[in-house]
Formats: sequence, C-alpha cells, structure tokens
Amino acid sequence: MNLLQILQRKFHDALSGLVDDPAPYAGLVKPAQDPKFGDYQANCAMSLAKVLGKQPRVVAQEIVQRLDLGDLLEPPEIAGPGFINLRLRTDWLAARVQEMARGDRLGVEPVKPPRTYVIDYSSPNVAKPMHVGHLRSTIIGDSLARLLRFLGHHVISDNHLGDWGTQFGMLLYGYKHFRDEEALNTDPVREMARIYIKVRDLIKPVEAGEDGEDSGTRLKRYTDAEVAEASRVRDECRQETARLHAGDAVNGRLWEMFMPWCRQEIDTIYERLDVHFDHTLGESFYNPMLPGVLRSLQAKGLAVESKGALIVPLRENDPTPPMVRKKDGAFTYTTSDLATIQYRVETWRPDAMLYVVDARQALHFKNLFEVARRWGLDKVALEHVSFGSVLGPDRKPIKTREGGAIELGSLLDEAVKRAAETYHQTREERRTQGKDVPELSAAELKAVSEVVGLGAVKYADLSQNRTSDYVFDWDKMLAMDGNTATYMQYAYARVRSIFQEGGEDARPFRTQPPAATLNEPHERALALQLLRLGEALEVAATEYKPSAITGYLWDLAKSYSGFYQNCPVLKAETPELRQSRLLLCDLTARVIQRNLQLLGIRTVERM
RNA sequence: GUCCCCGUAGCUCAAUUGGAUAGAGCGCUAGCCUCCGGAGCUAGAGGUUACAGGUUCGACUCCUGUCGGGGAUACCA
Repeated sequence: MNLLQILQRKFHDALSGLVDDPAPYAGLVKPAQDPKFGDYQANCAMSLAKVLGKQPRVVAQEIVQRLDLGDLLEPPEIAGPGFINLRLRTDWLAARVQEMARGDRLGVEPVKPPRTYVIDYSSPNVAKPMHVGHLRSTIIGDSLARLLRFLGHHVISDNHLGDWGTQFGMLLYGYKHFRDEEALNTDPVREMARIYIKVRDLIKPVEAGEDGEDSGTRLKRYTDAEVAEASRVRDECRQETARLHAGDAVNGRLWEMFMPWCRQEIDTIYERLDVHFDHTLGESFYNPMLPGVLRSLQAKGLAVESKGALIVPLRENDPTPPMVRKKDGAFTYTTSDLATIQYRVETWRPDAMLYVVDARQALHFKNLFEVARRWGLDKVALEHVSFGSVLGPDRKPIKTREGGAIELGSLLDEAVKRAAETYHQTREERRTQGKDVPELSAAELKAVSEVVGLGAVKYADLSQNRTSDYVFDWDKMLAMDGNTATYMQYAYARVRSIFQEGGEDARPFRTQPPAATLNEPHERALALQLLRLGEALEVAATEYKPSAITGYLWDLAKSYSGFYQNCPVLKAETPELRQSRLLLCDLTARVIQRNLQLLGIRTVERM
C-alpha cells in the first residue's frame, strides 16, 4: 500500500460515521500543493460542508477529531476555507525508508489480484522501413508492459504486424519489375526497402502519402502522363494484393520469401530499442479465420448488406458504419481485428486488452469495440490507449526535406552520434578546467553513447503527455540537460561514484539497511520523495501514462540535488549519519535505475 | 456538412482530474569550481490560461457561444 492509499484509508475510517459513502471524500486526500502546507492535504471538508449543512471549518474540525493519527501523523492543521493539512511523522518516515531499502521491489508490493493484460503495440506495416511515426506506439507500449509487469500483473505483449495489406502488393509489383538480383543477393533487406520506396514514389501522384497534402494540389504538381502512369501502377499493385489473398502460388511463395527480410529490418530496430514481444501474430495469421467471423456476424444478425458491401449498423442514420466486407469481397481491418480479439480472448483469457495506437484511429476503435461487445466478447475490457501525433515545426505530420518521414534507424543513429559528440565536448571542457574525468575504454565509450543517445530519444517521447500532439524537434529529442534521460543517467552515475570514492560496498545497504536519520529538512524531503514511488507508479499504471514516471523522476532528482548540496555524505559528522546518508544515496540510485528500466532506458555505472 | 481533439511565459511542454500565490525545461540576465563528478547548482525577469458570458466557497479545468489550429469521416490498414 502506498502513502496516499494509507492516508485515504485513514480518512475513509474517519468519515464513515459522517456520510453514507465516504469513498469519494476520502479520494480528496492528495499530495500537498505546496510543501509549506505539509506533505498531504485533504480537501473533503469543503464539499462535505454543503451536504451536511455546516461550516467547512467546523466539518474539518470534526474530521480531524475522528481521525486516528496512529504513529504516522502529526496533529493536522486546518487552513484557509477548510483544507486539512497533513504532515507525516519524521520517525515514521525514517522507519519506512529503512524498510524500503530491503529487497529489490523498493517497497512496492505486487498488486493484490493480478490482472491479465494483452498489450497491442508497435504493429508496423512490415513492407516498408519504420519511421518516427512508429516510435510512440513502440516505446509507450513497451513501457506500459514493463510497468504492469513490475506491479505484478500478467502481461502478454503482441505485435500485430501489418503483413497482409496493400503494401505487399507494392512489394510484389516492385519485385517483379524493378528487382536488382545482385543487390538482392548481397543485401535483400536494403533492396526490399529500395523497391518499396521506388513503387511508393511512382504511385505518389494518385496516392495520399504521409505528407497529408490534399489531392487537388498534389495532382497539379504532376503531368498528365505521370498521373496516368501512377494510376496504372496502383491498379497493378492492387491486383497483386488480390492475387496474394486469393491464394496465388507465385505471390504466396514470394510472400514467404519477403517476410524474413522484412522481419529482419524491423527486428534490428527492436533489438536496438531493447523492445521485445511475447507474440508477433500479424494480420496474415488471422486471415484463415475471417470467413468464420463473417458467418458468425451474419448469423447473429449483426452484419447486413449495404451498397454491395457488408456493414454492421450501430446507430440510427450512421453515415460511416464499420464495414466487414468490401463490395469486391475483400475483408477489412475491422474483420481482421474482430478475429484478433476473439483469438486473444479464447487463447489468453485476458481481463483487459490495450491498443496503443494513435488518436486518429479513435473512431475505428470505438466502432470495433462496440461490434465486439455485441458479438459477445463483452467480458474483456477493451481500451484504446491513444496518443497524439508527432508534428513537424509547421505543425503538420513530421517529414524530412525530401518529403518522406524520418526513418527510425537514422533517428537512432543521429541520437547516438550526438551523444558521442556531447560526451567528448563536455569531457574536454572539464579537462581544461583541470578536473578529473573518468577514463573510459573504447568499448565503454561506445556503450555510453548508445545508452545515452537511445535514452534521450525514448525519454523525450515518454515524458510528453501521452494524449497530446507534440512538435518534433531534433534538439529537444536529443537534449541532454533539463528533464532528460541523460540528466537521470548522470545523476545515477554520480551517486554510484560516491560509493566508489568512499570505498563503500552498496550491497549491505540492501540486505541489512542501517537506521535512517532525517533531521535535516533536505534529508526528510528526499526520503518522502523516495517513499512516494509506489504512488507515482500507481498513477502511471491506472492512467497508462509513462509521463507520470518521468515527472516523479524529475521531482526526485530535484530533491536529491537539494540533499546533495546541503548534506555531506562521506564527510558526515558521525559514522551513523554517514551510513544513513549513504542509504539515501543508494536508494535514490536504485529508484532512478528502476524507473528508467520501466521506461526501457538503461543506465551505466560511469559516464 | 457532422463528429472528435487542442489553444497556458519568446519557444517546447506541465498543472495531482474543481483547490490555496498557474509551474518546469530551453533561451535570456546575475552569481557558484581550495568543498563527495559543473551533462551540475542558486537567484531573477518573463502570464488578462485565445475571447465573451455562465455555474460556486473556489475555474486552466465544468457549461454555452465566438475566433483560430489539427484530426476523423464505409470499400488503405
């Protein structure tokens, strides 16, 4: 149980004689807005006053009188219109810190009834290289999977690859017309990427790309001949796709041949990002199940014919009902997604299924979930964990000068390169100032650049509010000061170096932690912040917001900074105080490391 | 046309879901290396929360309207 839950329970007990349902009022116990008000504050007296027909401050008095302070609370103060300000007893905090240090869960108990989650994230179209647009789903999903697992839930991660769509028609067409046998033999992955881009560029005059340009302006940029050719190529691609779906032997064999290459392309990225999946069941996996899904929908009277297509009407006069079969007989992604939900429910019996997919698909998921519910899949909680788009400086979807989206691989390369540059630069500055700098081996240096560069990219994204769009900016994404991964990684390395410097072994602090003394305000503030870990993770998990973790980390770093400035550790006045402060240091490092790990970001001991 | 999201410091973003004097980073200004790592720390300037009403003890947050931006709108997934 985290600090907030403990206090809310106390208030729940105190309120139970006053109102019929104390829960919503107990929920008004919150972290203090400002440290000067205390550690936590209860805002329930004001709203309760109206219900009870009394003065808010009188109600606050009554609540305080009924409150069992136990050994954890100082006598509360009533302030302003009726705020109840709470301050935890310092000796109680000290005991909790000591407890927290023991074991590797940092005081976070596994959840009482664990739930089973299926998390669907990343899910790229494998026919084309991954670009920045895929980053958010991939790392938000990965982070949520790590977080829910750490909290004790059963998590099944599933990468629902787009391996059966029109993009494969483009690859098939391109392979048949433009392949370079020699390139295919030496580097098939690169050759497939080249083929895809070539076909995409050919079709461009008639196909809306990632640039979001409207068809009118787009058409004006091309000659009639180019448009006609684009139209022809697009039709041929569609026919290739149709042949693949119809079981054409040649296209089937080619698909079998392409898949490992496509997988290799994306797996390289996943490996580098340290993102892993329990399952990778793409659309092709569900293809054989689709006719059965349709029959079932029709048998239940859910799917009806309309303009030659098969739709599922959900609302009166809905101009855009979900479609499960096109007039040409092809299935849609709604059909495929229904099969997917059914398969997952039957196979894994999850309590909840999370779709980490961008906000533009909100309508699709709203409809999909409604159809699934009516179809009988109503026991599982289906949730669209949506996120905002990544925009360019012009507030339009991100793109490079050339017009295509920035490829993920290049972004990561650039991040690592910049990390290396910054490293050398800061080290030279320190040198000229006559300061000691750690001498890293070439291997260590490479590892540091990788860890810092990739960490920067992930943290920049995860620290954003999940639901808002955000403007992509190289400098921001690769920034290494302020609230960034680098700052946290650096803070971690610095704490470690204290142990190094003092010739201290951290291990005893985790098995036989010494008593903590929190007489200095900065010690107390740091301890309180450390103990709020469980609270932060709870928020991050219930709201599916990794930014709650980065926010907590930033607060922790500031608390630590205050402590570090004001409280000598190795030169503490007494051996006991030194032990206590080393305990706080070690805990800080461990909490930073754990949180970064939950974000999929690594740490190094020296940098 | 209809529906959804958004508008907060010069820029990029927060604000514990209705709480006390709206906070950070970057940038700018001024300080801090005989003191455990300066990728750091301390302080300062910077705001009519797009606009106008309303709801109440209290509104960036909820409601109505206006302006502005973005997105989704059966046969791409």
